[in-house]
Amino acid sequence: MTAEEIAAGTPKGPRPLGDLERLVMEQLWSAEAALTVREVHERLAETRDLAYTTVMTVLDRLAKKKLTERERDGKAWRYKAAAPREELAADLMRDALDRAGDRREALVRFVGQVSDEEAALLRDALARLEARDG
Amino acid sequence: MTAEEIAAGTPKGPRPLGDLERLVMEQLWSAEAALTVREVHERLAETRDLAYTTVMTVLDRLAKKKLTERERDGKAWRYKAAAPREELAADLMRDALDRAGDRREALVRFVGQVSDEEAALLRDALARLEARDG
DNA sequence: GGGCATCTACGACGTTACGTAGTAGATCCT
DNA sequence: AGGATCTACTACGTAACGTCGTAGATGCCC
Repeated sequence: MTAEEIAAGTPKGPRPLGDLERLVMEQLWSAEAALTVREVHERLAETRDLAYTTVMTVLDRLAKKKLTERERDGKAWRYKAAAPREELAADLMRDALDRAGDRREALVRFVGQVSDEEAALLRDALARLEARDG
Repeated sequence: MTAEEIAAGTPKGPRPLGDLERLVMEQLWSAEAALTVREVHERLAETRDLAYTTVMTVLDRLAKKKLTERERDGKAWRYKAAAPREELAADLMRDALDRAGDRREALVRFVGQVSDEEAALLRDALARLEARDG
């Protein structure tokens, strides 16, 4: 735990993204390179009518939450996702597991909920892990 | 999807519990039988100084969110958890996985994050699933 | 059966997160 | 220099949550 987390009491895990935050992150995740506010705004304009500054605010908040990183490009900032979408998902899964009481029971219930295909993917992932880490 | 969910747009998955909500749920989960507001209040009083009505409000909100169920006992209500703690955790994990882009990638990252022991528990759970469902 | 204790229903207020946007001032390019 | 563009900051509405009070219903005891 960091000092801030201790001071704040119970360290809160990652929270799920808001709806707009998710839309913005999806643009960053699907982009090749880092995007400016304008570029994200343009891409979102296909489906949503948002003010330029709205997109800017969201990007800014995401940066404060360490979900995006930004670098200067002239007077503008370029934003990119700090982590792949799948990493975020894995973080949320881990966090949920950490809050479960009995991990064995939680994992049993989890695998009972996933589809056959997902179960197969899980087996693959575990097999790969074993091959790599021993 | 229910009609409400369709009307609301993107159906939101289960949200993580708030701090006090979690404390209250933990009392219910660790109790043998359904508890009254007073009983929950008394148990929480060991560590936190809360108004009786605060506990009541939280229990009530949890019931509205279908996280607890209640039955009459004289003029009072008795509350019990609607699902085991581990089921809640599994739901959150499922929800996180649903929001991941590439499930394979998300699961690979997830198993890469868990401890060796948790990975072993996962293998067990999958083996049991295979034995049961074919 | 009247009164006290207890319980619920409902409302209320502060805080924080998020969606949404405007204004003001800095910056860059022509 | 001046317009276009970008950022920083502020702001407002809504919803969730932590927190509690008041008012009225209900049950129990003497």
